[in-house]
Amino acid sequence: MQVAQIIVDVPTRQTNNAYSYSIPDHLVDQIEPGMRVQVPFGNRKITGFVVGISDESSYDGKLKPIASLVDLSPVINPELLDLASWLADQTYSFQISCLQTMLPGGMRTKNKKKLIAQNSQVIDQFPEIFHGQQEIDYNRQQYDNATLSKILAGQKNGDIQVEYDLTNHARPIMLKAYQGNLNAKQVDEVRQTVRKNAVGQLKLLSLIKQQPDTVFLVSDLASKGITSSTLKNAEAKGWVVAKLKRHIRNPFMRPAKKSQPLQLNADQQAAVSSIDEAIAAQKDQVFLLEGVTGSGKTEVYLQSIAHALSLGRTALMLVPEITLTPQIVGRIRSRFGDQVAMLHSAMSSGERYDEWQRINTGKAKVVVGVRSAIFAPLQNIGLIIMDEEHDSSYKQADNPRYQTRDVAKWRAAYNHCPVVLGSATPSLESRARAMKGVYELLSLPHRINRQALPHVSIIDMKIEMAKHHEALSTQLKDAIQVRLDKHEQIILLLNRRGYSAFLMCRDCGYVPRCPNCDISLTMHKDTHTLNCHYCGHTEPIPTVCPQCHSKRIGFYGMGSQQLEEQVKNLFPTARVLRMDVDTTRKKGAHEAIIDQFGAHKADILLGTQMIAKGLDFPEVTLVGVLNADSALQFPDFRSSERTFELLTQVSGRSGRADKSGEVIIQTFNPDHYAIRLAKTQDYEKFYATEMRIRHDGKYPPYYFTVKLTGNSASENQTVSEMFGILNFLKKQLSSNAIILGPTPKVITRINNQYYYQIIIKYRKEPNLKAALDDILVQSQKKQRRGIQIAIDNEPLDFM
DNA sequence: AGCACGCCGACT
DNA sequence: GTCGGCGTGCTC
Repeated sequence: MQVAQIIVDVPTRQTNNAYSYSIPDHLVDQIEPGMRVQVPFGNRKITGFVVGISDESSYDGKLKPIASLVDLSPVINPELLDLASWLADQTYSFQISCLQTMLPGGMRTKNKKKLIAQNSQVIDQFPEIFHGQQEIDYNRQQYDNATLSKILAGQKNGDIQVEYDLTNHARPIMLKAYQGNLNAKQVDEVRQTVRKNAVGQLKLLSLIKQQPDTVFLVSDLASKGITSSTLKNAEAKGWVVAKLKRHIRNPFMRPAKKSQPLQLNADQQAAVSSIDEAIAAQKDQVFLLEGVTGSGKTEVYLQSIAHALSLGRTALMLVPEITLTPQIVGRIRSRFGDQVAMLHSAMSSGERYDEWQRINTGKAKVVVGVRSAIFAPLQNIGLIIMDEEHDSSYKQADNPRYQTRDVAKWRAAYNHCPVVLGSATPSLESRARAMKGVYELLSLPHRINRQALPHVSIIDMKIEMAKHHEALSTQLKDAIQVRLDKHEQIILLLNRRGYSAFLMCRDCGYVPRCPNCDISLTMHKDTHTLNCHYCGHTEPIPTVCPQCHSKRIGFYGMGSQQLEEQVKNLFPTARVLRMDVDTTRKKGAHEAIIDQFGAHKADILLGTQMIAKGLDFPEVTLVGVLNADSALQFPDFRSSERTFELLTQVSGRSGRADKSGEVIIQTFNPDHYAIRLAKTQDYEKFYATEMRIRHDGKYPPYYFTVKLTGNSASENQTVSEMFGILNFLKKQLSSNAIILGPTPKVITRINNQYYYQIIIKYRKEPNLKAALDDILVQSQKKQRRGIQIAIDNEPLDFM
């Protein structure tokens, strides 16, 4: 008897292992690992992933049979199946969550499936399946086993395609089309009957004579001057037959112009050669490509990808969430054309689904995408690139809490291919590994056009604030005016953290706080409410202070909305664009703003982090950073690194073309090393300084870290539970391990749940893994009493 | 996640 | 005496 090992879709600790099911006779040899199936579990039917097939089961009890197939072919290939179980182990999460994250969002919704005939012969061949239709609902129950085999066979040889009926808009787009129904001789006969001035009809006839097998889209025909009425007529006369043609969405928005490889400078050439060598040698070497902004990293990527493709292999390129702009995608696509698939969260689930299909079927050879694209079902990968490798969007914030870099290395080892980590400001972890020789360091120290880096000046806001209480310093205001006069562009950056505006009573100091969370409410002018960013609580803006009844209650702090108003007041003639979470929420809005600014339809672009990265605006000659140090206030060991990265990156935004640039950084900590060294763009010195601090503080990369967070509705219970964990850990770990906490999180209460955390810092703790697994198993039992435990391996912050 | 099993309070 | 509260544990 054949037995399938199945991971069931029940995300709990106790069900986090494969269950055995017997394979019913009619499914023997049809079930493969990586397919999803419906299985009886307890007294209901749920979905599961087949992860293995064997002749025997280790389970003593009686096996239930698999009920039905969800997929007719695997949706998780063998590599990703292996990866999922490694990932679950690595991130202390459930196998099912890992498998699920590997599928494009739209496919996770299950149940309804459709069969689509790929050509008319198939429709005729299987009337019992298609009933003359091109597309029919697939419902397992309505077929006997013989029919099912036919479907499976058709699916294997490409006659039949399976589509998931996705609840959102992720369904295939079918466009109306026509195909000729006459042979050449018939066309010639028919042509005699048509009036000489029936241009449309004649055109149609010659088309179907020349390309009898082509299915013409109505829209294409229309552009050739063949109207829908002509087509209707032709259909009635039997010249053509109506068809539906699958339309693959094009998420690229604009067509790509073909481009050629650029001439490389010596440094780029050296980098490309090293990478090419590793690709050819099938070596899973990790390279750290370190290059200042404008040093031509992208061209190195492109030529390395080209090399992988020339060897018949595929390539995966990852970019941070915010950097995946049409600019960069356009550049890649112009080089590699339709071989490129893109995976981005701003795409609709339909677009992502289509792209995923193109990858899974091997049509796309190059994948460009954000974090989750690391799970793209590419085969025979020859190169993995992670651009801006230090970027924090590469770490997933919720389960499975993976670090993309680690997954990339895993896949590289599996595929025997190199990984290229690129950055102007590498993460300390990566740079330290490069120094130790674990990674190979490739450097691009020069800007392509040999252009000097912009002039950076630092404004001490303590002095400014003594003079006046405005967000813009005198120097920055003057500099803006100069650029406006010269008709040049300006970028103003507001550090995301701490940019929100809050309400405060000027008499008694009262600040409205969220009733469910431990933070002050932020004001939203558009809706005229006070909102909590954590739990979504909303309340009206009070006009008198609820505490002392004073009318002197007003706003403090600076949000991007407020900044926009101020800037508009100061420079009434300037055209200002704002880019932040509010203005980019709508699909395509992000691009629209970039396009507008790129076309110089605005003078000032202001916004948060998202304008700092990856954008190339040649006309920008001034970048102002309004609150460079707001990240420094945070009690986090990475805040200096974050600040340095951000400032270095925005500085690179200025003066990339022939005009020289200027950067003005406003700060309350002008002497902080992260700010001082960003001024001179001195990564080396920053690295040395920061490494010393990390060393002394026993932080990464000198120590490994794990963050354990516990939360429950009762503060007492959370604390006592966390102390229990602390004691357990103390017993399990060596005396070299440093265990911090339990401490309340910076925001202790969110949605009436109390959060406490324990940080473990260690160098070598062979027992740690088992201890943490044990804590999770234990916590599962305690969860019923309302406490939840989350483990974050190598967290990005300790907050 | 569901659902059954099982051991203690207020009801026909 | 019983109905049902939800704490606990299992699901191939």
